Amino acid sequence: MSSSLDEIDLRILAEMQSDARVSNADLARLLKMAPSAMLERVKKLEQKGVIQAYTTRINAASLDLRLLAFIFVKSSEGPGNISVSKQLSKIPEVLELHHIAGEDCYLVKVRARDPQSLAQLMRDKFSKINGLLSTKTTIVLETMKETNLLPVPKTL
Amino acid sequence: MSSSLDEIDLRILAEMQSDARVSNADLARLLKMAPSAMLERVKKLEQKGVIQAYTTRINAASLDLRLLAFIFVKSSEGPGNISVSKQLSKIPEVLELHHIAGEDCYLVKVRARDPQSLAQLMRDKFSKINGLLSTKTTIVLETMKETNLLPVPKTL
DNA sequence: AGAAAAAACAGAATATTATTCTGTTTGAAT
DNA sequence: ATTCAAACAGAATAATATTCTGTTTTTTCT
Repeated sequence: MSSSLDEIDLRILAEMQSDARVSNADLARLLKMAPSAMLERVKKLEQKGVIQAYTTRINAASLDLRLLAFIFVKSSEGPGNISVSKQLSKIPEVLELHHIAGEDCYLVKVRARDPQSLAQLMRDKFSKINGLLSTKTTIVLETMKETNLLPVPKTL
Repeated sequence: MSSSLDEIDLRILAEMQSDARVSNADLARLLKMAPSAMLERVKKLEQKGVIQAYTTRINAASLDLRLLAFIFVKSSEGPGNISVSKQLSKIPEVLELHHIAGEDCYLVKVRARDPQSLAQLMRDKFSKINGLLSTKTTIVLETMKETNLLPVPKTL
């Protein structure tokens, strides 16, 4: 069960990654296949979990989320204990949560309206989490690049 | 020109954010509008730049990108000089590039196949960048949450 | 290698949708 | 109140999604 992707799959992924709303018919024309065959492939990519979701990227400023920050969180948890991370991941403003190497530490990506909102978020939510020892916040001044578009190779 | 979003817009955004491939007809039914009216709104949201892109989230492991890292990059650039960041942002493996407060420092999010690939990437690309002083790499052991879904309020 | 099984595909049919157009309603500003 | 513009609904048609059937290709197992 190599479940590996052939070149056609990779071209499909490359195309859909940058335009999730491309029509099945257009995709089929692009790769010179029948729409039915194309649909089969796409469905299979979804089933296999290669395609995880179709999402719309929204301008954060238009939702009044102008502050981006990365927060290093230290927890008192031993290995295997994931209570802190479970609670952190439930917070909607927490967009990313990574367990990082080095210390007993998480790296958290957060969006909020402004510095005040972030402070409030940390007072209201972060501080309430048991086992959370300390935080170190890094404010983003300017984002030069922000994408989730993975580099798709021609072959694997 | 407030260009502000009403409740219908927000519901559209909330829906499309988590399912970019929802049909215009379904959206119209959901919000009890005519498809033509729905289409007008969506087009307008695209024009205004509220909707920035429709993307497909792909399982990174299936593209053999199993390593995620955050790299703090120090540059010798004075304010206003953006040569280092311009070169960094061109690297496909660099998914995010933020100018952060504190030091003359960027925070870079990178995906690569494995530690070796990352080392190679840094040798081949990062080291070649003039004005790049030093890097401090943080390896992600495990990602608990990774989304670009913004919290959409009921009103603004 | 050769047969059997499975997967991938094409073509056609139909249900659904996207898109455009026209005219109406709504809302805001004068 | 009147005018203007934006938002909307309804209908028409062009395009698409989806399903089905049968064929080709690929894989698997002996």
